[in-house]
Amino acid sequence: MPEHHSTQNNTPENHRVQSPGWRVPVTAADRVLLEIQRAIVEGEIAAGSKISEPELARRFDLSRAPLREALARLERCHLIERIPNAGARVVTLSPQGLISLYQLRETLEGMACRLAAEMMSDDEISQVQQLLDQHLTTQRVREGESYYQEAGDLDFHYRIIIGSKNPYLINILCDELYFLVRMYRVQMGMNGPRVSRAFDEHKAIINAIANRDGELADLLMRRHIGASRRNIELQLLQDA
Amino acid sequence: MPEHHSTQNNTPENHRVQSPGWRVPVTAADRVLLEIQRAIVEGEIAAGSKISEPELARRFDLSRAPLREALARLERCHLIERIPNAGARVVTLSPQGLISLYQLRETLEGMACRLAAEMMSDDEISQVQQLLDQHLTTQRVREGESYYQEAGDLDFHYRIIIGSKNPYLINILCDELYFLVRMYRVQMGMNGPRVSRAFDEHKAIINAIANRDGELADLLMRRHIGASRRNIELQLLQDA
DNA sequence: TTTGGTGTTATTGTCGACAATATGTATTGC
DNA sequence: GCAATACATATTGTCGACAATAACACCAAA
Repeated sequence: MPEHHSTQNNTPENHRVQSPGWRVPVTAADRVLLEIQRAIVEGEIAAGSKISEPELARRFDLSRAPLREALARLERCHLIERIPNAGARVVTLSPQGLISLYQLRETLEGMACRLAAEMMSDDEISQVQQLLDQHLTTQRVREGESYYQEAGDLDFHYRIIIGSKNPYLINILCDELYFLVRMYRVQMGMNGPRVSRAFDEHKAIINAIANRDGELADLLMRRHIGASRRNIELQLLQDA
Repeated sequence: MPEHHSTQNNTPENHRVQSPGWRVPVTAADRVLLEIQRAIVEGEIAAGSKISEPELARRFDLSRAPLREALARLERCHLIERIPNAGARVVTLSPQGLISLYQLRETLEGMACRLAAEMMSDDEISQVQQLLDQHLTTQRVREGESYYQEAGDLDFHYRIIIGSKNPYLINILCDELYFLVRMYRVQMGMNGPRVSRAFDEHKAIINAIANRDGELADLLMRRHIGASRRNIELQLLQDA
């Protein structure tokens, strides 16, 4: 039996929902992992730059042993790439990489919807609906602050992924792809007019799940992510 | 841009096709990783048993540092589960785990077929067709030896996954799920009458790809894997 | 007998130093 | 002037020992 949810601790600094399985950082490697993850996602450590183990060890004031443990996990979630005996580099963002990543998300989160439609309890579903209404109000208050919008969006997706009850699927989406998706969104400066449309799409998806219509939920989620990809893709082409 | 194929070295002991990206083991951690992977997949290290770092370090005659590196990668491909400050255990095989794993395979390899139908060159496709005919003859000669059959099957799937050209998809299927699938098949003692049917199904799939019919290839692959899952599931229930 | 606490033991996490490998630079030959 | 080689430097991989934590056994009290 696979681990229920995960072994990696990706507790976002802004807590959000205390989701099952997100381990609280206990070891030194855990803590430095969180810090480096944040730094890479937010571009503080530039995309494509070389990772120096001695430098990071000094910067975070610990030995190279826990640091290498953290690097191994960073590689696992595709934030860095390692070459034996040659070191590690932060990944570089590219249109091709974005397309590949979102292709995968479309398929996997579509699958999550299909499974969630038959696995989520009525209670879990109504909690998500409640969450959406809640986000709608707070989002109106914080108009323009894209941060809360992003947190809300990821929260919604997260719930449905968990709702699929498939531990391997959950692991891939929440542990391995989560941070890379965030990195693209943050560094492409996601905001724009998609905010309100996303809420309607979320509503439609959870409604399909509430009606136990897995096929429809799958389709809607694919569209939703596809639209999100085109949105980022646009930004990426404008910058270049 | 993500690594073209992988960073993990999962060169099976019986070489097979020299696939792009499968790194030859260069470091000590690489070598011990391969040995432990084989030992776990073949049940030499029993499923569910506890992993002792000092014991394994003695057994393979190296320090705990490269061993821990190997353990981190074993966790990545779901062969072991680690708990902080408490150690690691080999995964236990269960019907529920098998279903979750194959659900994911159906979706992902279906996606691979859809992408392969538009990404693979005519040359790559004909190579796979050639490979199938080749497997058919060698399989007749080695009737009953399920090992070559398994290698041939995995080879076929491998080619199509690579053909999708999506590095994240390739990484998940070939690096993270590959060994766990093998573990289920080996420890459930896969043989049975599915051998010949699998070849026909493989033929149909590659034909659909050759016709650039991604939808059909997707459907056929899902069926193919679904049948394979039911086959293993049967064995698993018989044993229990 | 069972339960709670305590001490012991073993395992994991972390550290600093050494060895092996790759990167960059200077030098030599053409 | 350019290419290839050899050297110097820095970085990664590995080692053995120590510190921190958890598992286990033992003992005491109810």
